[in-house]
Amino acid sequence: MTPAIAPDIAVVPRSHTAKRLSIIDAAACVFCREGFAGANIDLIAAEAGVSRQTVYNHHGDKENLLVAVVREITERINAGVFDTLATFPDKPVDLEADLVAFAVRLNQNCICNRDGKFLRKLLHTEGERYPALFAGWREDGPAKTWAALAARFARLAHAGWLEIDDPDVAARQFLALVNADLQMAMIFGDTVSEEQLRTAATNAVRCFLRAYGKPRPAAI
Amino acid sequence: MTPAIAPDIAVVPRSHTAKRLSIIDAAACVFCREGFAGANIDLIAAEAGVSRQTVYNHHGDKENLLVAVVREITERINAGVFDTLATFPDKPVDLEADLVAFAVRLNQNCICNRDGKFLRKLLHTEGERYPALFAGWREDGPAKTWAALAARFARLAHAGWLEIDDPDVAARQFLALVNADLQMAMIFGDTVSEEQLRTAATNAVRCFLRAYGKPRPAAI
DNA sequence: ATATTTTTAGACAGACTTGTCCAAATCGTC
DNA sequence: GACGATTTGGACAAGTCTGTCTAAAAATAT
Repeated sequence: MTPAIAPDIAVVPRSHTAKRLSIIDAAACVFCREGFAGANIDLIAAEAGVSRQTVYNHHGDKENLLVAVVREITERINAGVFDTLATFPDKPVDLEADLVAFAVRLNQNCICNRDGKFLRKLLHTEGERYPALFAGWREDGPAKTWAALAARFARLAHAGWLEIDDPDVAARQFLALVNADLQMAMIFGDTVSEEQLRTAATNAVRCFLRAYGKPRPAAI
Repeated sequence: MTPAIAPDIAVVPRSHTAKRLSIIDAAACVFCREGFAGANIDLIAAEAGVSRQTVYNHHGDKENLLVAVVREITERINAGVFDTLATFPDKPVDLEADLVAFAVRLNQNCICNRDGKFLRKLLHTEGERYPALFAGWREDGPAKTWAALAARFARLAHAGWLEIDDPDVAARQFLALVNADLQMAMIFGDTVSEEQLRTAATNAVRCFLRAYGKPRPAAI
């Protein structure tokens, strides 16, 4: 009879790639908590449930590990943004309600989630020192996000739902408004309740529609 | 005849308090560049033009130095915000132009300047780890700023310039809009041109007034 | 000019990290 | 079950950093 194993310290055997992921996740967490200089490889290894040597085997170097972390996080974020953008209400029924729901999804899947927090923190702590690290993201991330969102708004305007001069500006403003009420909570890592998320999105969309909504939706 | 001294390495004798300030400024700079863990006391001393021992004489401890830095910066920022808030266009002539000018001042004096950058960086790098450090600022800073700005907007609304349901929400949205176009530049420490500042402010105010401006200014 | 305080430069111990090396243990595969 | 690859734990050198201590130099006040 095999001895029982305490479930929370259970040594689950994991594959090579699973360990790679686990290391990157732990590293992201520790880098964000302690900053690059303050991050301790022993701690990362422990948090990943792996020996220190394994960390070095996989990524070779602390700086290299940071590169891997940034690559992984930005890829995940880009994917999340892409997926969420695909749920934009192109053919809205109730424009306000649909945009609110979209804004909530945006916050949940791209900004308030684990990866969003990581990227934000890494950007602020290392963005200025290692601009090259984020150069790729800067081109593939915000620029394309803004353009994509601007295109959606432009289409809504063309369909008579909105009245917009500059869709690019409107897109950036939409995103800024959506985050207006959450900034403080996110800086201090407070957990944001579903309720707060909805209120923030509602406030944002109401303001956005007051500014850019047509007085009456276009008649079909 | 006293020998000439190269002006940029000139050893300017400075008072006790001047050195205290110089140390805090250098520490703020280094803490922001390198993060708390990565900051090197020797480097801070060198950047302050002071021996390392003097740093220890004044502030005793690295952590203590961080506390002093945060206190100094938050005090300066609060003062700057207060001063700028006092220039709010309470009796506007051209509401759009006046609000744009106010937004530009806000960005220049509170957000894009040296102290604004320092506070932002310190908040993001150490805010989650030392929440107590910023607890005081959190109460005296954003909360009061929002309330004060909200009161101004409420007065403008009462005077017939604006149509606002919730002045607090509107105040936060105004600030969010004002920063919408500058976020990326600030993260990467890019210098923001006067031009960019004006455009950002103009975009923000136009959107804000589309949302909350009265169709026609109140007749006198 | 003298006495007191502050500042400086350098040495120093103690602690901590990174990255390497290695032999034993473990895992996955045939 | 046997083989090769991966992982582990621990030891290790080299370097960095903090914070203290000292005696000499400089600045300030009297």
